[in-house]
Amino acid sequence: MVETRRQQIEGVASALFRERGYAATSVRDIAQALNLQGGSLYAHVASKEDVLWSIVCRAAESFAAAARPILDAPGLSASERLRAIARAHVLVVTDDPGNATVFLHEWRFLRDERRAHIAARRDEYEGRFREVIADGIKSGEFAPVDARLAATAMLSALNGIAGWYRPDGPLSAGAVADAYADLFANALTCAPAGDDR
Amino acid sequence: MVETRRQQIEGVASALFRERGYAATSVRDIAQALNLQGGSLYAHVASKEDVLWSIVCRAAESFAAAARPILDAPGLSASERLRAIARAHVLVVTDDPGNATVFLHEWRFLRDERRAHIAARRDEYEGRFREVIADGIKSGEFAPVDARLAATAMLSALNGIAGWYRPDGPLSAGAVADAYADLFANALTCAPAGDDR
DNA sequence: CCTACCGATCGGTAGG
DNA sequence: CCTACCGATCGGTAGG
Repeated sequence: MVETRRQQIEGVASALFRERGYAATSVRDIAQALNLQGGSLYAHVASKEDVLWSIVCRAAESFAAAARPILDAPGLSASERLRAIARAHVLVVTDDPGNATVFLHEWRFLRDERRAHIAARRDEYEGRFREVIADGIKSGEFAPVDARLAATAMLSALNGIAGWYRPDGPLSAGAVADAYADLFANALTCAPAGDDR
Repeated sequence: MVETRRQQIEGVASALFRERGYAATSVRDIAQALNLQGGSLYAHVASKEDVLWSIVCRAAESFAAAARPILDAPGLSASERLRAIARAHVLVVTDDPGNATVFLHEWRFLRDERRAHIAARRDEYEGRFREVIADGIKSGEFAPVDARLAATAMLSALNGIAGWYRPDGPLSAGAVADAYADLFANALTCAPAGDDR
């Protein structure tokens, strides 16, 4: 595997941004991790924000790419689609929790246009989850919950995985994915407990 | 309402830490918001970290205080307890989303001992959620899910509320609390869809 | 990719 | 609570 300097920079930056946060990580921290002088980084990147931008874009694309085939697949029931999309999301998170964390928490340090662009992509992505839930409600497969709220709750839980998942931990990525998919499929499939009929 | 300078400082610091993050907020930013000179802040606080510490401690105590009576109350079923504790958590978050966000995301900028102390309190708090779920499974009221995973998922979702809730938004705090309580009570009360028996 | 440097800003302090 | 300052560090650049 040939890794370019640029890729190495993004890799260590991703790890450092996750640990300390973007603002608390200096370009010299990144350089030092690669046995470079601080200024030498600028032979490979235009700015510190540029590195963040690359990391965030790659993560955003990973999530979108994982969801696409599931959303495009015909003939799936709402709960099948929900479980599949939840599973796919979890697997992207567990595949690279570092990048996922940076994507989820550090994107707000991007400047105006870039930040707005990512915010829009996130809204769009969350909208897909909402539509899957709304479709399930319309078809009677899901209980009549607030689809927007349910999608937000679900994504918050799924994203939280990035904060604690460790590849060398006791739980496999697949086990976590299944557990979360079950949890939310159940939450939506059953009638609300407070429902009076 | 008489607000001391110290309280004013913590208030604006909480808002700034939420917006920009702790590391990206300077003591001069805080001072400027109060029409003070940068150095003047140190007549009231020992350090920037001290301000963060106060904010985080207050938030931690709010969550603990809200959960205590529910955990101590006798004669509640597991689902009643779960719904009540979820509701209480949501109401603390919505009562002051700024403080909650700082507590949830900026505590890691505390130094060793203080950070460890908060981490321990968080683990303990999460443990209470886990016990409520575990009790419900033991009594047969809840489906036999992984209690630890379910508690983590639930808290991630509840904490996520701090990221988007606005007091002047369309949803009341109580409505959000009920919706989330329903969602998780349902998720746990129904048998897992993937269960084979 | 290094050396040497730029202006700006950082958290914090002394003395009043 | 202000003025004036401290040493340290920041992101980034020039020239090689």
